[in-house]
Amino acid sequence: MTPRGKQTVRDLRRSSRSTLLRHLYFHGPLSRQELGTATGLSAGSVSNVTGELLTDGLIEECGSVESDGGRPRILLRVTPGQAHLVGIDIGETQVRVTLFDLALTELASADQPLLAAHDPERVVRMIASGLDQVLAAAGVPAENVLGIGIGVPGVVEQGTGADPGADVVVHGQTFDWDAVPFGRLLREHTPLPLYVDNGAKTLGQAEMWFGAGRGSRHAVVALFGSGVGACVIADGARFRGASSSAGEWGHTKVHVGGRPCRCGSRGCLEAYVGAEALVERWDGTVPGTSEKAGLAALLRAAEEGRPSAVALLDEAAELLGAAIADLVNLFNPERIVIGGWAGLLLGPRMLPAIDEAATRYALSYPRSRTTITLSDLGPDAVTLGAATLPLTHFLDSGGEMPDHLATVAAL
Amino acid sequence: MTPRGKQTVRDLRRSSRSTLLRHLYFHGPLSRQELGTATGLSAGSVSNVTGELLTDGLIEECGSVESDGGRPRILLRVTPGQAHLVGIDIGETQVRVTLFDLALTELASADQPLLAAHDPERVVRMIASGLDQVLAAAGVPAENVLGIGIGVPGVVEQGTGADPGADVVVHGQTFDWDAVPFGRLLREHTPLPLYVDNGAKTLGQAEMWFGAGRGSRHAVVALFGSGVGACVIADGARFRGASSSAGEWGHTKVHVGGRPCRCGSRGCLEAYVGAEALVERWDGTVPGTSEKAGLAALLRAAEEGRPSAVALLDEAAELLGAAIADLVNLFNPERIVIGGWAGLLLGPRMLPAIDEAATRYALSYPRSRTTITLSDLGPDAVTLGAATLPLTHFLDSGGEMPDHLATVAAL
DNA sequence: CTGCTTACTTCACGCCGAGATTTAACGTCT
DNA sequence: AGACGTTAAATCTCGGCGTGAAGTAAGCAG
Repeated sequence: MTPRGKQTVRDLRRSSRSTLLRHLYFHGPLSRQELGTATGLSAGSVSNVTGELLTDGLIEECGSVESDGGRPRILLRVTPGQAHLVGIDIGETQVRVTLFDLALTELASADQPLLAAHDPERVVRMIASGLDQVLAAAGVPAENVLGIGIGVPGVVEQGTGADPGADVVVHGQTFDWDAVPFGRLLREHTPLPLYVDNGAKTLGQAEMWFGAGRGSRHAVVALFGSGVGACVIADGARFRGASSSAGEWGHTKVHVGGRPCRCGSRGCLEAYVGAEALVERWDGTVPGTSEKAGLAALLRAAEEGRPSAVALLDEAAELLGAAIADLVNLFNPERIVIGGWAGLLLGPRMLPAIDEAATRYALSYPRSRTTITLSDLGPDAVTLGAATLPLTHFLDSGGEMPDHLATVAAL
Repeated sequence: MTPRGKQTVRDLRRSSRSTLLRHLYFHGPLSRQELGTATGLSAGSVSNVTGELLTDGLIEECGSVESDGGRPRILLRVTPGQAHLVGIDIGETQVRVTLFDLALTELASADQPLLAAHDPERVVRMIASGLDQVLAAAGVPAENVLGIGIGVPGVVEQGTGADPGADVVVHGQTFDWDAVPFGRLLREHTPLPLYVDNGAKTLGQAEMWFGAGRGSRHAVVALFGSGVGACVIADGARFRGASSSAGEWGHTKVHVGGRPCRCGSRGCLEAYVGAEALVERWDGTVPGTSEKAGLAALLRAAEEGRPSAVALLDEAAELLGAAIADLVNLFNPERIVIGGWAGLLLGPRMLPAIDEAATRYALSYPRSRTTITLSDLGPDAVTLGAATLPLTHFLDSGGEMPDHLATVAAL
């Protein structure tokens, strides 16, 4: 029931390269010595493989440390400027393109406003021009880019062929995108490898790599914005399900048959605690108009003690706690991280109540093994998380440089 | 973020053995020729590895097929009697021990009634005596048993050491088992490898191997009995979460703050649609007394058109549909299988309503990629599913025979 | 009996990681 | 200053792996 593909002896080398590269990436500069004990590879193999990685230019020596009495250890690290990554956030109001080096240091960024029209062709052209801008600004040639990670709204249907990124199809309700062949449109503008996922999921990735999820192998990043979403991490990798749409937490039912939701159903979590819903219930604002200001006003009112605002937030905390309890029962994570812009805003006030409600609603065994924390990442994290998509591929493959010419030829 | 362990060249061989063994196991007798094309291994490697498996006695030749004009193909299959498996179901009312051969054909079975007392020591003694009975009845020596799979009620905390089965701790509310060192107790009676999991999960395994879940890589088996549980299969393997308790679906909230549940919380699915809850709501029966008869009576009443019974079942179908919609949204499976004794009883009547409600409550994209079906396995499937636990280990390891003496020495 | 087709086996090859051995690069002691 | 001890890294040998080519086995048709 768990078939593993056949492996040849070459895969062993790739696995070793990947292990060393990944270890160097995450655990800073290390000597060959330390790498050996940390990864379990013999000293000989470490020497051999690191030598290969050095001649490939993927890693470099950076100083040395004395080792009481003996030959000093030479430290190795991943060469930050050897390759670059692009992360793109297609948000509700803008398209943001950011260029990173391998260490995920931001090199250049380009924002373009996205007003009413969400025409796919237009978005793709904005991506292409943003790409040109950041590459020119940083003076990085396109061949040096490992790949482009993109966070889009809606459900992303992953491709399966030789160039999976180009087969991506996006179904986005908020943009009125119905089966948009997003990968194919993009492929007309760039030969670079494409990695597309839902924006909430890329934000979750950033949270796992650099935020509050760091260090856990099983976690759920709950994203609390206009709507509500989640990114489930199981055993260190994003849980996708059969067609990559797993983790649609916002439409979990908290009151079956209750409040109507924009998804067409009733009683969804999002219809009660999404920022859009909260603001509408607070002051009757029409959906879509300045939610952030409205939510801030709600929070101020609650902090001033206005009973209706306090009651609304208390109810939201209760429901969020119950819905988080469902996540705890179903996914049994080590950690739950609450993020998203609304989460950042309301989290400090609501966390104690959410935590307490989750304890009341969840089963005690899994609840006792989970901690609920707030995100500690800014909103720019979507591009960062998007950039981790090609980076993950790079590390998994043991530092394989994509052959852009072949990609172009494969069109 | 997805570290893979180091691999040596020996692991390659194990992987090849596992691939071939597994393919032979699931796809019946095959020639070396067909094995090669199916697994991707070269003809030379297939010959080499099958030769090894043949001398180990794990596989055997069984006839041949003409191949137009040329040398006939020799068919290979896993030797059914080469090793044996034990599956144990610790149910509410009895302990059932069944001995299987490698092909999971039932060889012998022993039932022992479990009345009021669920004392762990007593249960373990019943297992030991049942084990002796089935081995004696079938004339199989204990050294020939690959391992013992056990389905227990409650949350199972898996061990991590060299003998993980012996470190298993069980938290079972229905049996009043609080952190029972079940593995350690069992280890005092038998040196055989132990594999313990929740009974609902082993039932789910059986459903995936031989039931309605066959052939899908992502599925959720929803079990509908006195309580409600689920077994989540992700990418062909059971989804465990951080501490093996993932899939506790019964305590998902369908009405936050609603009906009190036996878990101490409120609004749980189980408090509305569990057989215990249904029967209680139907005729006020005290929990625990003859639920099966009560549920059958409820079904008869509904089929006779009694409005209160019809309304109760309709409401249950609506809630089940909504809760299944949550599963669809969160796990994005290819298939959802409804099983369990109450599911078998009520399923034929309720499935259309459940299916329709799930469509109303779930997001259309994942819903359109999921089918909801009824289980087609009998209640004896728990022991069968339990036996797949050691079998899975056997196939994964490439047909490694456990060294029982070493296990004994490790005490 | 010869030739043909197909299934399987054997073997040389390149590559792998482990582990032992050798070389390199320091500090220190005489 | 030079020999020595110590530790890090590089090199080398070895058994093992899967591949792919060459060789062998086993049937059938003429």
